[in-house]
Amino acid sequence: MKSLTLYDTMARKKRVFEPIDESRVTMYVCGPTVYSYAHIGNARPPVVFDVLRRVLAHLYGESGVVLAANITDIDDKIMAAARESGESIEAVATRFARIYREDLDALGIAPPTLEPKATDHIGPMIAMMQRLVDTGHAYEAEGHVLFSVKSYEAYGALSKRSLDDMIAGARVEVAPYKKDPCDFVLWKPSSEDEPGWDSPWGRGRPGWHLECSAMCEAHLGETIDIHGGGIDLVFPHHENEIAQSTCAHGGKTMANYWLHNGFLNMGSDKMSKSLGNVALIRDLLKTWPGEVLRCALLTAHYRAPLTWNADLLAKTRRSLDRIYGVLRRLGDIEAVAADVPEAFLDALLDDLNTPKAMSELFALAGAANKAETAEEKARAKGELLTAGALMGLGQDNPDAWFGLTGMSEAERAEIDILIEKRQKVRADKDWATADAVRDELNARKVQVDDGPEGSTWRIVVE
RNA sequence: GGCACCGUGGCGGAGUGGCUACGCAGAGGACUGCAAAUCCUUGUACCCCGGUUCGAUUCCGGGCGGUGCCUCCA
Repeated sequence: MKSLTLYDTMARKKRVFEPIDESRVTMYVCGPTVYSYAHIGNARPPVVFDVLRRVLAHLYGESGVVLAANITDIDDKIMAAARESGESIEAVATRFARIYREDLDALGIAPPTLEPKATDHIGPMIAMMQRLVDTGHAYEAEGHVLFSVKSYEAYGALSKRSLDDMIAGARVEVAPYKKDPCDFVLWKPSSEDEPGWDSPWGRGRPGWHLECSAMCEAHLGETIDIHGGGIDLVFPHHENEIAQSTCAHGGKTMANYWLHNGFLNMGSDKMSKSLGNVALIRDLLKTWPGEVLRCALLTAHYRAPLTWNADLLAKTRRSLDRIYGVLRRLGDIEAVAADVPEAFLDALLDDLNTPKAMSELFALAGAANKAETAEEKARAKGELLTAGALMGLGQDNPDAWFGLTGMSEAERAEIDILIEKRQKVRADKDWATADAVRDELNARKVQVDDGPEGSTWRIVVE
């Protein structure tokens, strides 16, 4: 079997991937806090790790890969959103979790194998905290439970920061009950009107970092193969997860490979609500097919920063037109099942080099265009579809892609009549009338493509 | 201030110590009544200055420019 190479943030280099158990490859990706609509930046990790999941499934089998992606459904931001809208916290979390799922569906991202919710795991969190307190890695202070950073020597290994650096660079006022400025909250007390759960340290709610450690342990075990997320999570979130899990598990490694995707920028500015340049997935889907968003997110290597703008989407759309154009042309050809083409697979196996893989995809498309015999076409189509499936591209119905299925029967009939009329006058070499009919079609955004075996048409999108 | 990352042709974006990335856009050609699609061809590309080397966009050092993180952020 070919080997997969992944860039491990902990080692700061590419490493050959070797799972602990080939029959059960485990991957945990930090999911969203569901308090609002997701923006396109939020979609990058799910898309990237969806591709990784497909690659792993190709190598180890569909049932050999377990992906857990959590939903954080208790958090101060959710509480604030609930207060604002007058809904219950549960209602806000449930609603936005559903919306999140719908958005990801549109981007061709299958639901994770497991989707644990924080509020369903309060027990495991308390158990983990108890272990940490018992072993001297955590302490109670004024209703809080805090992790003692000094108790874990390797703290900072992932982000390559020393405690001294962190203290020197601290910009935030330190809570007086902390023994050390870098200690972080595992559990915080809840007031009467705040949601809370009973614990040995009083009624309260969990800190963000603890959730992931506890859920990861509960579903995937003490040591997992791959832990992923956005690069912004390296510090403090993943650093803290490592500290909690490692100390709770007697020093066992939490994850063998740490993967982080680069950030998405909006032009020259960071995407943020205060700048008003947030591109919500929901809004983008009104203009663009989900596959355009997905493909656009994969145009750059996952670790590289990606600048998001309308131009990128338009270009991506044109690129995909090329793939779907081939598939449409081969519409009547039955695809022959094919192995994933080697060059394409090699690109993905090299730390998910999706831009390289896409260039191979275009090479396959070119080959399919040039295929002459029925056998060649059938094989080319098979290869293109098989390769595309690994990235989640080109799997849609080509007619649907070109807008043919999105209109009413009546509209289609009208267009067919015009096409027929034009065919007739073209046969009579009445070019003036033929062009007039074409103008009429163009006005309806219909592009006519004349071929040796008659004309086809498609909807053009600007 | 600390840590990390990046600087490739009009745009996006891979990659490599010497050989076409690729896509979009542009130019020329084939095909076509004309378009479109497709195919073929095409463009002084690798931030600057040193160094290593037979040879550097690719390695090393310095500079300039840009970005991210530094405890709510994918």
